Amino acid sequence: MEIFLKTVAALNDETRVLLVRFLDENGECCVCDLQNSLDMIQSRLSRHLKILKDAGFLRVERKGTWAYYSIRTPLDRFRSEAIEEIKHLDITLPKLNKSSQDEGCKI
Amino acid sequence: MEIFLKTVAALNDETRVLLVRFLDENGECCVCDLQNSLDMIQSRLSRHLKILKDAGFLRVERKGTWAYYSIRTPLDRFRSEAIEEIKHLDITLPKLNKSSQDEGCKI
DNA sequence: ACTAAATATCAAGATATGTTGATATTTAGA
DNA sequence: TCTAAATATCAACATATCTTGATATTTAGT
Repeated sequence: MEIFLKTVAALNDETRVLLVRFLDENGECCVCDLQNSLDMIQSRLSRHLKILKDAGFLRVERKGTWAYYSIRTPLDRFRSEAIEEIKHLDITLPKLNKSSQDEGCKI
Repeated sequence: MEIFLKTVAALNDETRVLLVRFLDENGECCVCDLQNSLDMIQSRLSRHLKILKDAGFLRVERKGTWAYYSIRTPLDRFRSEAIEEIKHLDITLPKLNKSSQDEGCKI
């Protein structure tokens, strides 16, 4: 029950659904990429990314000072279905604004 | 997005997950059956049943003064998967205590 | 129309969750 | 080991959700 509720709670927030959708469409991003692209402050992103990670939806890979987040794979059935559902939501996503690799973070 | 969040929010509560599981295992129940079986007060049950109904998980049928709730069918894919997931949760369910039909509600 | 039973809704308080700005931690490089 | 950049965590406030007891609504029967 606990795990199920944690999984569901992670999906129960518009910001997090947007993050999942954005990462699914754009592949792994570091936090400052997400800051640049989604216009959210860093502490907010960090919080929501942690919740999604702890609920089993995301993985993190440290590369130097950067933390790259991406959709975890493989996912179990229910989480896969949830992502599939999110994929089909009618959301207008901002474009990926990737600055981390080439120029360094601008925030 | 709104509908998805409403669907997910409905699942994001232990009481409601228990209700879904209970109704799935026992079939349609009226509110006082649920009161008798689950030891919850009526206003609490009524609230959660409404949330589950509005989120598309339950249907209601009035029979006289009784309101019989049951899992709605057919369900769309995501809701079906959610119910399937709930079916497999390790929950100890109280037994159904059906008093509405034969003896009238005892609450 | 009146009453009683079942259910629904409301109001108030308690608890949880989200947002933000400030501070702490981590890592790479000088 | 000192600094700077990226990320994580914390504290305070605002908002949302849950619980309960009280009240309102609905329905059947008299």
